Amino acid sequence: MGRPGAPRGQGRDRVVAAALELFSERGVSGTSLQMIADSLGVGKASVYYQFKTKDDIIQAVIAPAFEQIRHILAETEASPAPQETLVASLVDLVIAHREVMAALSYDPAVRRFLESHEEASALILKLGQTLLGPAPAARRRVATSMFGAALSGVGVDPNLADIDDATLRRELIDLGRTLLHASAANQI
Amino acid sequence: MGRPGAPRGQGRDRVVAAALELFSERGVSGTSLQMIADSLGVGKASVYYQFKTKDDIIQAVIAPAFEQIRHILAETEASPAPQETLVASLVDLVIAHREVMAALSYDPAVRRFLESHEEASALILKLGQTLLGPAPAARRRVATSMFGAALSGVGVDPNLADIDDATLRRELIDLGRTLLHASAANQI
DNA sequence: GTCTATATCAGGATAGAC
DNA sequence: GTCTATCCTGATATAGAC
Repeated sequence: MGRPGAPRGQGRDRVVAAALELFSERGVSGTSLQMIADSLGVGKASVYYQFKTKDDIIQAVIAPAFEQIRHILAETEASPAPQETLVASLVDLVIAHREVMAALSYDPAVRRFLESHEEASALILKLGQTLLGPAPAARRRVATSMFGAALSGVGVDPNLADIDDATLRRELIDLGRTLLHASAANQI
Repeated sequence: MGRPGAPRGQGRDRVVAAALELFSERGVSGTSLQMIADSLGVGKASVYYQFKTKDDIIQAVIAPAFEQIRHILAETEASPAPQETLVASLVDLVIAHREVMAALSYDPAVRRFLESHEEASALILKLGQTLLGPAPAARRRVATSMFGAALSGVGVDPNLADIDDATLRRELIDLGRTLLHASAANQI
């Protein structure tokens, strides 16, 4: 079966899609390879044919988001007003990967995974530092932390599921800027 | 050993304290009863002597926070300006139970636990509705969700560990009110 | 590529000795 | 109250047939 050649990553993509859905419902630790296999209607061993370990699946699930983070950072560093544009870029990131954020932001398994992958941790650290700016006061640090948590949180919140992406994006950017401006050293 | 009588809940308290620390480091699902036992220097069965199931331990860990939530709700309902005082009360809650919040807010195991305990879910639902007010617009709903996520998030954030409780409390209340006022229908 | 079967291990939970 | 020993279940992962 399956014509020879052109076996592009269909199998892998199906696994990633199924994993993402289950992760967002039950968390990473709460999702077994058996569940992923069941939701695809295949056996466990077939999943292992596509990915050697569960960590490899996690990596594949979060890869697109991190690709976008890399892009955002490059873009931000070239911007004359980094913090202003970064707020909007981060909101776009959350909107684009709403499910992934909800599923992964606070999962302990993912945190361990990130800690063992230095480049990913470095990316996130850089994001935070850019948002904070140099020598931030306590108020600024609290506001930045609140904004970060809020970004992840709105994805998790099922109460907001009925709000469309455009509206959510607009309000998030606006409220996020309100929050950060209220803590800026050089605010107007 | 151990003199007869006066065996007050010392054993249980030690288990709860150890569990809280491990939960906050590794998440609930990532913490086994073996780990709790090891950190106490006892065997697994000794932990089971104090608590019949792991769920019972979870319940004991979050019980103080929920006790305070009940108190806050009663207080809020008697207040002439519920939303104003609720913001401060919730911040106090987070400050008082900083570790528990960090450990439990987003853990899938805890979410399942809450879903199976209706009164706990009802409490949290009531909190949200009070903060939202009647017939909230999308902006208000997003702001409220952001505030809720931010409350949990600042507990999780290790970057804020060095900020003392009083400062954190002040900034959280102030920034929280900024956020909510920016989305109030009847704002000044 | 998918299956069945299995090895290996860890988790929650219980029984019974001390 | 704590221990050792054990049961049962489910998880990751592998081997080898089809």
